[in-house]
Amino acid sequence: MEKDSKRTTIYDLAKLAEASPSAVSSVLNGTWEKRRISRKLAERVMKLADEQGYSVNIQASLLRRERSNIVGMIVPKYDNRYFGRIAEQFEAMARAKGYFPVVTCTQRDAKLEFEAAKELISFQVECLISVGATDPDKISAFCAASSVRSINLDLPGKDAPSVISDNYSAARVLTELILDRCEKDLGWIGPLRFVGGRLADHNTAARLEGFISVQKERSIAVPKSHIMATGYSAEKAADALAEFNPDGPSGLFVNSTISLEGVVRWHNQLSQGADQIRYGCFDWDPFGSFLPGNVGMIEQDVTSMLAKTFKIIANPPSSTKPILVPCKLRTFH
Amino acid sequence: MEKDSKRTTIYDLAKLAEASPSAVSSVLNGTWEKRRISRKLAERVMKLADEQGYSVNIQASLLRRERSNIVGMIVPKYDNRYFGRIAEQFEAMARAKGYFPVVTCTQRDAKLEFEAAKELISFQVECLISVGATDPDKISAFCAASSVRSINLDLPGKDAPSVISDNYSAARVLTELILDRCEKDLGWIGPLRFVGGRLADHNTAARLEGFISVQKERSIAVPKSHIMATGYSAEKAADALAEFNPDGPSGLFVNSTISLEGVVRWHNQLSQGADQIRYGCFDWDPFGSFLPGNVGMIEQDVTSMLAKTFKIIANPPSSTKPILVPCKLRTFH
DNA sequence: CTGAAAGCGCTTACAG
DNA sequence: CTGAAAGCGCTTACAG
Repeated sequence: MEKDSKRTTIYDLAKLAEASPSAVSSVLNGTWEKRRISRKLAERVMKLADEQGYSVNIQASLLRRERSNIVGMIVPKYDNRYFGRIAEQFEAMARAKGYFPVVTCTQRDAKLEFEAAKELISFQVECLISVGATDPDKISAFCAASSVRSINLDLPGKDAPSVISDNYSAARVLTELILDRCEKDLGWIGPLRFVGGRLADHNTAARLEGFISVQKERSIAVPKSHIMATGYSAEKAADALAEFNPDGPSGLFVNSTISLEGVVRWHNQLSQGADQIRYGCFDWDPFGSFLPGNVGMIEQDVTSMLAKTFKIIANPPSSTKPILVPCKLRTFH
Repeated sequence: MEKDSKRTTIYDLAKLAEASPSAVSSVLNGTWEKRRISRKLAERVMKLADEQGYSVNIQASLLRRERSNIVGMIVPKYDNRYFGRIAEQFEAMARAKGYFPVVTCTQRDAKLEFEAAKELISFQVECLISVGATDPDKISAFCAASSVRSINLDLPGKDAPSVISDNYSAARVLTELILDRCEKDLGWIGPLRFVGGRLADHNTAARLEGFISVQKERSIAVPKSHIMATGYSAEKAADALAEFNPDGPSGLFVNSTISLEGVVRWHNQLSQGADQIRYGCFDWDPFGSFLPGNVGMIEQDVTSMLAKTFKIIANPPSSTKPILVPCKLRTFH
């Protein structure tokens, strides 16, 4: 039934069907009715293709075609509920709209991000979505040079349309919740600590601004030492907290569930006082709610962010002013 | 500097560099030293490529080449720590070994799985890894017809090499832990309930076998009604538990963190008796440990599973007998 | 209703 | 040290 070592091509099929390669191609790519090819031939070809396990060579097909229909995405991680959801929903929505999604994961490594972007452009993506990229403008510039459209998601860039969460507002809401719960549960009014993220990135800056402004309004001064934005990794968050042995009430604003994993490790090895801590986390994880003392989490609205992204793909805006998407607060207990 | 609408090709570069397209191609794909092209020309070409934002057209390149170096993977979900880790580590390991990884996510939908497999074959993958596929043998058969190698990961198939966890042994260990803790904490000896998964799939069957056998050894009979393997989804797990209102001690073996999310919802709406429940979960999530009553989780050894997978890619085995990888038990409290 | 032919952008023997 | 030429597997105007 099958060829041994080489893949079946339209020429093989043409020979078997006693038709021309053109006709076979047309049957297989669905244009046969337009070309007025007889149903009989079409059915013969499709049956043969099935029997031979034929599948089109996308390489050859794309090379000849005008459009690739491929949309690419680079994402820092899959092993994270927020980014995992983005990648998963992106693929589903892309397929539903007739695009072919290709996603790749770049470990929050600037060099790998750029390499992956280049690779996706080599794959002839029509549009490249950079999610949480450390240097989105470098990627946008390269895309522009190859006349590939680019869009930033999660972290904004100056040189391409961006869709991001309203980090400032959500950080304010979360900060207020933590403060309120510290006061109510512990009779303590702050200042809170801020753990995780990178000061240099837009989201951390916006969240920090919300974090500080709410406390300022309540006349709480936040000392420099309380800002521990040492990076997006469990290790770094745990390290930043290592010397902190609370001897009284405290409250932590945790920037991302990635950092929360480090916070959890730190929390678990505390010999005492763990019940005097209140946490809030910017990012949602369905199991995060069970961390003792966790009073709420910010859930970014992935579905709506992606909907806006696809709107931009279909209909490029003239401005690159970031589109802000509201977040949801999830509270516990 | 850049072309407006069309992408730069080696012909554009050749014109600019006043060299032949062959020479440009050779410079760009790294074979120029072998071809004894002058360093001067090589440097001129590379500089131009840089200036023009050139990137090779992979489609054209692959069409001409003998090997694609692409390895494909289909995975049920990204938004899950186990599968997210598999996808993420697969990409990293593939890159490290000089392959080009393409991963796509198929929502545990048999039809989409097959479509995605076909798509990846169209992309000329050299090898396709089916992770947790519902019908791996159908995929293997199609791969074979296209002379593409296939490997099953997580769930085994008959027609291709498979790398899976030692589900039976790990389920025994987890069952023993839950039973021990029920007895110690609650003075209660079972029988336990089994929630989540699909009776038809190999992993659920193996885990259930371990679950039953341990209890049998302790002379505990498990009633049919205690086996609630209604699928891999939070909703289905929550639904299966809906009519269960424990009025005394109970213990649950939760099959997958996906099901655990449904268990958590159910747990949260219990009006009473929640502290009389002990849980164990087959699958690891760093935040799962905080579910009250969760006594332990099974962590599948993703790194070692993937290492074995890449060994198979490099060196195809003659037998398709599944390779079992031991799991780790993580205990809490 | 159908086929011959050109060409997508590369790579690589082959021939200097 | 370098170029002309063939060809990878398709698609699509063009010409019957």
